[in-house]
Amino acid sequence: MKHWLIKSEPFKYSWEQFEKDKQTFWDGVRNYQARNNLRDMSPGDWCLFYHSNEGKEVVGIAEVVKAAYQDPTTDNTQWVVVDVKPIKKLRKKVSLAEMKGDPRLSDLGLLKQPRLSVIALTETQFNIILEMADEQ
DNA sequence: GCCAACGTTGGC
DNA sequence: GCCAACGTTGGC
Repeated sequence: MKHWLIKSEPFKYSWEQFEKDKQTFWDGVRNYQARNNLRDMSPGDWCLFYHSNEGKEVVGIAEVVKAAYQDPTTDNTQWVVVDVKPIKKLRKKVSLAEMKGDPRLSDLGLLKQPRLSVIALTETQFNIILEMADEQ
């Protein structure tokens, strides 16, 4: 099983909306590297849900329910989406500052490539963030 | 609202 | 195929 971090701007698509929807397709990815990451996702993979811009914190955990398929919002066949559903809201949100401040997370893709919207995490990084969220 | 970082585009 | 120009993103 792989681990990911997916970013969304809260005013565009927030965790609250995600919980209301129960499930959504993750669209709007228009970056090749992020697209490749989407294609690497498999059902059962876990994703951290990160609010960029406003909040700048990890707010919840999502699970991939359907592997990448053609983005229904465009005719351009090069873009894909995945289906994800919320697993749970974190007991404690983990802010960008906290992650930056932890030396164990110095290799975090989020910190190295802040503009990438779909980022691969190692299991270790994933677990560290869960720990910071009071989930372990 | 500004600015730095980075990806993409297009001219050569 | 290189590189300058431009647009977008996201942290501050």
